[in-house]
Amino acid sequence: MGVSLRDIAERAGVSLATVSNVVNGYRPVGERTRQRVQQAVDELGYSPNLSARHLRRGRTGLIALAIPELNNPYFAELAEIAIREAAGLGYTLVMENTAADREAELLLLDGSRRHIIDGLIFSPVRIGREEVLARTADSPLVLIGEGVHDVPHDHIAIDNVAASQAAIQHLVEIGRRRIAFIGAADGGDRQSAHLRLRGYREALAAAGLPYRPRLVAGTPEFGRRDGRTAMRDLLALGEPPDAVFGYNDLVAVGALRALTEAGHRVPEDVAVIGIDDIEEGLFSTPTLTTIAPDKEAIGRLAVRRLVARIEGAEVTDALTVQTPFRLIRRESTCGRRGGNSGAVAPPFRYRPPDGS
Amino acid sequence: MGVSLRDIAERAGVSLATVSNVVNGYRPVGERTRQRVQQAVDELGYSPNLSARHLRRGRTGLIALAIPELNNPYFAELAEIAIREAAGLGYTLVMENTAADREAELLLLDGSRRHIIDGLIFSPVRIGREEVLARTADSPLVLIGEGVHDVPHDHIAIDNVAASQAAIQHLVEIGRRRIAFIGAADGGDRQSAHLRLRGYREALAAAGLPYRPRLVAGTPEFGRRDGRTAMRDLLALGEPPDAVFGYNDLVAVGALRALTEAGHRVPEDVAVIGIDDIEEGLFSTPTLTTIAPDKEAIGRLAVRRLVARIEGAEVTDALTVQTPFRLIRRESTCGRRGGNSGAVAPPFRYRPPDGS
DNA sequence: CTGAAAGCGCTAACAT
DNA sequence: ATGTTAGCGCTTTCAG
Repeated sequence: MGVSLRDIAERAGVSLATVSNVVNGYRPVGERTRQRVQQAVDELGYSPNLSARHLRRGRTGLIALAIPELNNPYFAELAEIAIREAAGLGYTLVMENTAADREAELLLLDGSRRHIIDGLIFSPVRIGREEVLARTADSPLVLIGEGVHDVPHDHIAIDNVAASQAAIQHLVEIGRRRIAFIGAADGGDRQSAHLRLRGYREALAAAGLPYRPRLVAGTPEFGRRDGRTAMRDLLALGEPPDAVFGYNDLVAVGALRALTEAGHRVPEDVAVIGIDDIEEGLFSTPTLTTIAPDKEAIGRLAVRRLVARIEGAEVTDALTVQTPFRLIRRESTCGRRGGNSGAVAPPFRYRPPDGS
Repeated sequence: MGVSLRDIAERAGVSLATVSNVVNGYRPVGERTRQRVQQAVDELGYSPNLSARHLRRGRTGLIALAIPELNNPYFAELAEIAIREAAGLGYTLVMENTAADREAELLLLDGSRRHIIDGLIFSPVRIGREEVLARTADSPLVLIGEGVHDVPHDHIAIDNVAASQAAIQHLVEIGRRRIAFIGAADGGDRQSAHLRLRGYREALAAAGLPYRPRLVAGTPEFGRRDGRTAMRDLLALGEPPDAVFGYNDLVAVGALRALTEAGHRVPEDVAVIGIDDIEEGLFSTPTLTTIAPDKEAIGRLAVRRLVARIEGAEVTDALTVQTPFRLIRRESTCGRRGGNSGAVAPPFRYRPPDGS
C-alpha cells in the first residue's frame, strides 16, 4: 500500500491527529509543526486513502448522474458541465445510463449502487411519482427533466409546455398552418413527450389552427432514426405538413434527413424545429432552428443543490427551479443561407434560477 | 447508517464471518445456516458497504476512462460501451475529461485521484512516452489510441496509418487527384494526427500523386468548427481540392458545412471522408463516408484487459492489440442519394484482436 | 463447517 | 496547540 498518515506522523514526530489537521485544515496547527509535517508529506508523497476517509465519514465522495441516453449529445453536453461542477466541489461524478429502461431506473432508485453514492441526479422517463415516493434510500435526490413532479425532492427543468408553445408560435409566425409534431410517446410513459404535445396543442389553439391527430407521430424512442421514420410516414400522408416540430433536435435531424431524401426543400416546403440546441444543429444542412435550454444552468444547479443537501442543508424545502430557454432561429425555418451562427432571438421567457 | 454485517449476524444468530461467506461465497456454508442468513439479509435489506470492503481489500472498485473530448460522439459511444462492460464485471467506471489539456493528463497519471481508482484507461494526446514512463502510480494502465507507443502497458488502437491509407485509396479509386487533409496537429503534439498525415502522404505516393503541403490544413482542435474553418481556408486557395480527408468525422462534418455554404457540390466537386463512424454521419447531407473503427472491440477489450490486470494477471507481458476497421461508403464520396444505410465494404484490413 | 479477533487508514470526541 | 483513542464495516487469518 501507499504512504499512510501514520508514516507521516512517525517521520515528523507528531501524532496522527496533527497530521490529519495539517492535511485537511480541520483545526489550527502551529507553524513549526505544520512545516515539519508538510515536509514529511512532500518527501514521502502522501495522499489520503479515500476508502478509509469515506468509511469513517459515512460518505463516498461520489455522486451519480443518471440519464436515459448517453448517446444523445444533449446529455453528453450536460454531463460534461456536471462533471466539471462536481469536480470543483470535491466530488467525483459517475454516469449511469438507464437507456430509458424501467428496470434500470428502479434499480437506480433503490438498488445496491445506492450505497456507493452520496447522492443522485436523475432524469427519469419510465417511472412516475409513485415509484419515487416509494424510494427507501435516504441519500439526496435531485430530479431533472419533466419525468416526475410533485415529489419532495429538488427539481430542475425547463417548462416544456412553454418551450413547445414558443416553437409552434415561431412556426405560425413564419406562416405555417399544417404543423406536425414528431415524438409523441408511443408507449405513453415519457412525461416530457406529453407536455411537449400539450404545448403543441395549446399553441395551435391559440393560433386558431385545428388540431389534426394525423399530424402527430408517435415514436418508440427519440433518436435520429425515429425522426426519420416518422417523417417518412408523415410524407406518405395525402397532404403532407408544411412544418415539423421535433420532440428534440435528434428527432428533428432525422426528419430533416427524411425530407432531403424525399426531395422536399427545407424550409421552403417544410420548416423544421427541434429542442436542445445540440452543436450538430449548427452544422446540419440546413442548420436547425431550435429551442435552447440553458444547459449550463441546469448542470451546475443540479450539482450544487445535490452537494448542498449532501453536506447537510436540510433547511430549505425541496425547491423546483425552471431554467430559462430561448429560441434560436436558423436556416430550417428562416431560409437564410451562409450564416455561420444562428441569429439569437431575445429570450422568449426567462425565469432566473434561484442560486443554489 | 444502513444495515451492516453485524446486524445480520445477530439476527441470524451466527458470526460475522459466516454472514460474509454467505453473501460473497468465499467459503462453503452449511445449507441450514445459509438459509437463516439469507432470510435475515432479505428481511433487513442488507447490501455491503463498499467503502469498508475497499478499505479492507485495498481496492475501490472504480476504474476511470480518460478521454480528450467528451463532446465528441465517438468518445461518447465508446464510453457507453465501456461503462456497460465495466458494470458487467462489477466495476464502476468514472469518466475523466482531460479536454486535451497537458496538465490534466499529467495529473491523471500521477495526481491524487489515482488513489481513488483501481485502474485507468487512458487516451493521451498531449503527453508522450517519457511522461508515461515516469509515472509513479502502480495501478494498471491501459492505453487507447495512438498517443503513446512502446511503453510497458497494454495498448489498444487501430492502425492509424493504415486507416488513412484506406481513406486516401478510396478517394483515389473514385478518381480524385487533389486530395486535401484537414486536421494536421498545429501544435504538433497529437500523435494520431501525425500518423494520419503519414498515412495520407504514403497513400498519395503509392498512387503516384504529388504531396502538396498547401493541401494540408492544421487545426487547433478537432471539432466541427475546426473543420469548417480549415475548409474555408482551403477553398480560398487558387485551385481548391477535389477531395478532403478529415482527421475525424467531426472535422469532416465541419468541412461538409463549409462546402455547402460556399456552394460547392459534394461529392461532385469535392468528395469528403472522415474517420470514426459517428451516427451523425449517417444523417448529414450528404451522408458521410467514413473509416469505422470497431468501437465495441476497443471499449470491451480495454475494460477486460484492465480488470484482468487489477485482479492480478501479471503473467502476460503488456500486449498491443490492433482492432479492425472498415470503410463505409456513403454519399459524400459516392454520390448515391436516398440510401438509408451506407453500403458496407468488406474489411480493408482485419486483425482479429487477442481476446482478453 | 463455523467462530473470534486483528486490523485496513482515517476522523472526531475527548483529554491534556 | 497537540495527543490518545475508539471505532466506521469489512475480509481474512487462525482456531476450533
